Amino acid sequence: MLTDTTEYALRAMVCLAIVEDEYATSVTLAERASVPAPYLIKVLQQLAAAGLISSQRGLGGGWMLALEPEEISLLDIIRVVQPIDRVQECPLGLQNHGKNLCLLHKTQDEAARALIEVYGRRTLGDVLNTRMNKPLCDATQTARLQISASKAKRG
Amino acid sequence: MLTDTTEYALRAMVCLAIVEDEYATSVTLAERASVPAPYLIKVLQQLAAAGLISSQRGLGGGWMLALEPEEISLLDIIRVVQPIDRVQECPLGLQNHGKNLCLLHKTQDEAARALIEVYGRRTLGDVLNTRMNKPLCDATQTARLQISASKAKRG
DNA sequence: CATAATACGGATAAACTTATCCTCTTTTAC
DNA sequence: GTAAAAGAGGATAAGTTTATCCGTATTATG
Repeated sequence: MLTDTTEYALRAMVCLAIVEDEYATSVTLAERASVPAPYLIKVLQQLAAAGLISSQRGLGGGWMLALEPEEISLLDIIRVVQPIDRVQECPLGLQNHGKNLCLLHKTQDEAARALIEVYGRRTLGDVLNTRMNKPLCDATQTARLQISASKAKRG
Repeated sequence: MLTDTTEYALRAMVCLAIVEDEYATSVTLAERASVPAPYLIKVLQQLAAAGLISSQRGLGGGWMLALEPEEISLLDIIRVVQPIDRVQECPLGLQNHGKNLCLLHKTQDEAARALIEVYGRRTLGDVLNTRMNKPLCDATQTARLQISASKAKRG
């Protein structure tokens, strides 16, 4: 149900969350997230325009999260490239329907609400701070991340 | 989140459920469902191939539900033109992920499950047999349908 | 200051979805 | 048996999303 572009955005954001406080170039991100580099740039620009990430030009520049991973829900990311609209009034503009939705439209609204619920309650922090596999990382990387995460907690 | 084609399929099926046991032509359906006629035919053919409706060629022919409205869930219709896939194993084919999904993919699976739940539990019968507005019908038609529905119940 | 690395922005191309058109076959009505 | 109504199927067109390319602006480094 998510478009290619949405998938790309999610993966790129995960990559940025993994390296958190340093700039990553679009080429690096493209490799790690398995996204065509020239296209990823356009997606990153949308994410930047939405305020989720910041960019830095020039040597040593790149892209970085603008917020803590815990402050960015998957829904925040999805919404940038693929709006999930509640259905609050008749999209067909039917006379006498208005805000008294028929059950077909009400069901579509329930579906939208469910998606918002599921994606809204999970943050980038959640998907990394778990004992589960880490997105986009093979087992070695997952282990490495776990160690550095526990170091961070102790430190 | 539903594609144009899916919307068309849902609306056409609702129209067919309203007139239930008679053939409706593609042109009639196209008008009532506000769908481009030449395209609707292609969608109807997919629905027919999936066994949800039957077609009859020649004068007096057209399209008709192949099952009772109560036997057709919205999910049945959606699935024909827009598969909703559960995410049961790593779609990126990451080594060591397999069926141990990362939380990003697990969340996507939860979303798919939620959609299947919402659309799966509601049938064409449900969306018509309610005191709510009827899909695609203005108030007059809704009232008319309510009368014929109560007649049907009594009869 | 020169150079190389990097994002920015606009133009273009490729792929896919949506929409249309045309011809053929089937079927009913008279 | 003929004519008209209807679906079937294939080819084509239009529109949208996805992807690429190229020149420009910006910045760290030596």
